[in-house]
Amino acid sequence: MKNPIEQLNKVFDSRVRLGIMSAVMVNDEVNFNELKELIQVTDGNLASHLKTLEENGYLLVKKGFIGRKTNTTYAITKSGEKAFKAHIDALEKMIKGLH
Amino acid sequence: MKNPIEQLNKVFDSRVRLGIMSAVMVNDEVNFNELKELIQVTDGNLASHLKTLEENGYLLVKKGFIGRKTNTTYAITKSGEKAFKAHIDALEKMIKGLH
DNA sequence: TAAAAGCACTTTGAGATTAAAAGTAAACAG
DNA sequence: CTGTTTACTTTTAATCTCAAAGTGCTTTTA
Repeated sequence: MKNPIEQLNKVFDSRVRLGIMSAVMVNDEVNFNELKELIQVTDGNLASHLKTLEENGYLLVKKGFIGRKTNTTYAITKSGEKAFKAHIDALEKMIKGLH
Repeated sequence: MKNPIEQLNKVFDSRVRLGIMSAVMVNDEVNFNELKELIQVTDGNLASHLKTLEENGYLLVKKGFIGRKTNTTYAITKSGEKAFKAHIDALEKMIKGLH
């Protein structure tokens, strides 16, 4: 049996990124402000985590408008979903080992 | 209901530290090599994570000998146990929200 | 209607964190 | 003895995180 710790994804170590991912897992689309509200981080901080996730191909960014206001939404990609599920599985295995 | 993400402990974000903690949760004492074997990190990396955990009061370090060889063992403290359990609870809550 | 304020991010740069390389001291091997 | 290994520790380099400042609109206000 291999160690579940090795299966944990480094990208998801960060609380902020974990929060973003769980938000996009349960919602088709989330926008910047919803995420900011949910996770309680500064703009810059949130943006940089979003960028990392995007660069890893886990997040799809759609820049649009609501009326005349810009509105950027974030959605999970197939690969993001796969990676995140694997991470959660590893987490669950690890936790189970503790009870 | 407040966001479980806020309840996650920053100290336990790191995979390495998560691994160390889960090892000391289930074993009374673990030594450096066992941890190194388990987590697959370099010595220096492991040592620095152990130090962080020790500095946070989550780990108790006992320097001893096996025969003539030095043997340093690590054990979880009461406070480490409490903190780690809280972290796991938050993790579980977050995961549950996803299913 | 020009200036000020707000919004939704992005960029920047400093500080913190992580990781690996190098170092050290004791023990063991030949 | 001399060289090598073991078990860490220290140092240094790389990476990451975060918040402050900046950008390009849009909206408000005087």
